[in-house]
Amino acid sequence: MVEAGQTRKRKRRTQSAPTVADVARLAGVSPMTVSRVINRETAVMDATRDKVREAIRALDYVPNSAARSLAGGRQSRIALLHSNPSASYLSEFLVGTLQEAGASDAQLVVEHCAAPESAEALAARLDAHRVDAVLLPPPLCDDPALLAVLQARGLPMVQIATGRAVDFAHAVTIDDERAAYAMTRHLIDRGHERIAFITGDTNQTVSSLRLEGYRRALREAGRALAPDLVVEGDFTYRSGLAAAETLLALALPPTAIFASNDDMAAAASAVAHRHGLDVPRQVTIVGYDDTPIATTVWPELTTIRQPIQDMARRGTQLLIAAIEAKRLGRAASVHHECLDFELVLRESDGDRPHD
Amino acid sequence: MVEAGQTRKRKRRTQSAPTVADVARLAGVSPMTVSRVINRETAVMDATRDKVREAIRALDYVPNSAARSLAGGRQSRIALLHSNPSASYLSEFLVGTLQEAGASDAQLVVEHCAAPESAEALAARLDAHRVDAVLLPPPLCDDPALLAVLQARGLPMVQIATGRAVDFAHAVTIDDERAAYAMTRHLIDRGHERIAFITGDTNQTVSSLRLEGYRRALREAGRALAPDLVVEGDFTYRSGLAAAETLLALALPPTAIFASNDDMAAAASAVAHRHGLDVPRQVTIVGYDDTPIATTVWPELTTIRQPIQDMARRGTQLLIAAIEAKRLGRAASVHHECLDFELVLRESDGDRPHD
DNA sequence: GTCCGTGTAGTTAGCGCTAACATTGCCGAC
DNA sequence: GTCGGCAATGTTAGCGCTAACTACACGGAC
Repeated sequence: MVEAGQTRKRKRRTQSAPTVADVARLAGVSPMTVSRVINRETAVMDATRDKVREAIRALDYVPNSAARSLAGGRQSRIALLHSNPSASYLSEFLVGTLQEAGASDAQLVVEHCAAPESAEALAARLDAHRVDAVLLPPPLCDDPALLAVLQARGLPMVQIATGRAVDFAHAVTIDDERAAYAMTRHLIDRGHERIAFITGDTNQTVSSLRLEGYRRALREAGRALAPDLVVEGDFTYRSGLAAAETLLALALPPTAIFASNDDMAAAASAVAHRHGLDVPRQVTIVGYDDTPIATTVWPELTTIRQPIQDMARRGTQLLIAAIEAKRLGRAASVHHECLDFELVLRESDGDRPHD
Repeated sequence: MVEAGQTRKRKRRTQSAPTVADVARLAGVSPMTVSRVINRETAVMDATRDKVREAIRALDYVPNSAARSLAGGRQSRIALLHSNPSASYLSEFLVGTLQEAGASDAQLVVEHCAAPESAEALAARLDAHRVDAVLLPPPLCDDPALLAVLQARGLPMVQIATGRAVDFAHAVTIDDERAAYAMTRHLIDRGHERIAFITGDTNQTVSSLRLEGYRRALREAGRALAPDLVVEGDFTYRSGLAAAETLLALALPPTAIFASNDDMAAAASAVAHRHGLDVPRQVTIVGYDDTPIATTVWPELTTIRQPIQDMARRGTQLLIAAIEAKRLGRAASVHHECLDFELVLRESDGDRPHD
């Protein structure tokens, strides 16, 4: 049997999706030009660029990301460190991060940080994974030991939703003080006189910002700050239960309760019902964060929505840019960004009841 | 000018992490042998393997995943399709999937399925992303149109926690009937006579399985099935509120309420409190799923834990295997696996109250 | 001994892309 | 003109790894 002559060996390449070479052939240019078009480089004539774009569309070409990161010498691995048990926060966060990471074909590694672990041990785990940068959602974003260790390793990092942005890390936040101010202002505008506040865990930096926003709104409205209307909570449902009991047992109970998160607001709502009070007809209850529990309980909670996905996306972008800058030896300038919150009006707030 | 001979050009390679070549040099073998050790191939002598392992450890070598998937011609992209608004489910799921995908350097794309979108439109989106296989958490895993379209495209897929596994898809489930049976059995063992059941959304396949488990337990215990003790819900908090009101308004109210998910159990708990009933002293309330709300509300709910992360991990494994099999032209056998659930005892269940 | 089979290793040639350099053509400056 | 400079494109050589082949040693069958 004689060989067919042609296809003597041609190794591998059985599957075949279109490659740059295919596109180049169809467009009548070199593969390099195709690459330039894909990477939006400038030195390509408009006519050429259009031809290539056309060919890409015709072949339904999608670049091979493995080849890109191999050839380009850039493959970034971003770690998402979390200790936060709030699953809803995490999933929003993950979705945002994955979108952005997918677009820049960066790899994401999710690492859970148990409390007792030393920051050094954690950093060692990151090294083992060859991590290039780190995403820090709350409350980890405020852990000084962790921040220090990461800084010492020269890893770019971004604090998400921190109340205390450090100067060596990127940060993407919302303005918690202003958000709490806006919510309190909203309650004032609905006619409420006695507005109570349930604080968050005093160890988290955002807690004091939220309290401060509440205070400023009252101050600016010329209201007295009744100390008995500010009760300490720690972000748990249970603490919300206790705080609401305290508030509703007052001789002159509040007509509105602003809880520093939705879990505590949900608890307050449960306590109000237990006291035979209708929400919002007899007492207004509002929360913060817009976690799933806000729409689970009835009545659904009026609350502050943080753009978690957007924050995650933006944080990831910053990290990818930082990795690139570092690779090029450029000094990375640190960005602190503040995104907009949203006041979400649902069913749990109403006008001040007529006495 | 004569060339210096040696370092004439040597392009690129500035960064340098250790490569197979470095390991090979140190171990005194060829790069191919190193590759064999990494990929656990058999044709390597133990002595050689140990040398290579030693060198890997010494250099702290980590294979370059981009190069691996490029050279190996295998790069899998797995889509996670979700319509489920339950963020907590999603985040557990994502963490499990990411772990497994990271280990096999598969890429994960998360696609949200809005309800009105046609299955075809969705499949087109998958094509655009060059997706190789699809993960289907509930309730999408039971969408016949979607399943059909994916099957037509020949995409491997896995139904997670479905109540109705189809024969052309992999499936990873828990035994909902048996779990509901176990929970009901537990309530019987605590002495309860009048055990109520709040059903889930009747459109989801798991709902009837859970009801069936409840029924079987009562039957086997020789109890009558009181029809007034089974109330329809639809998995929402609000439906749980209504169902619990109905149940507690009965002339002979139940001493235990088994809700088909935690949201409804939390609602039932709120209603019980509103009725001045202590949980669990006067009425026992148990849920299902072990979502975060189970540990948020007080008292914390006794519930059934599904191993969501494990299911996601296993499902991902099955898909990666299926993609590999397909690539090799082997017919993929379909796997249906059933993982263990766990009965999580917390604070919301107690013995039958003494009349 | 020759032969073949088998188990262990090494060689070669890409996977699909892009960095770095090379080339071409065109324009204005001298 | 011719030369430098620039802008648009092409060429070459890998990125780090592994598929597919080759090479060789050993060992038993004939």
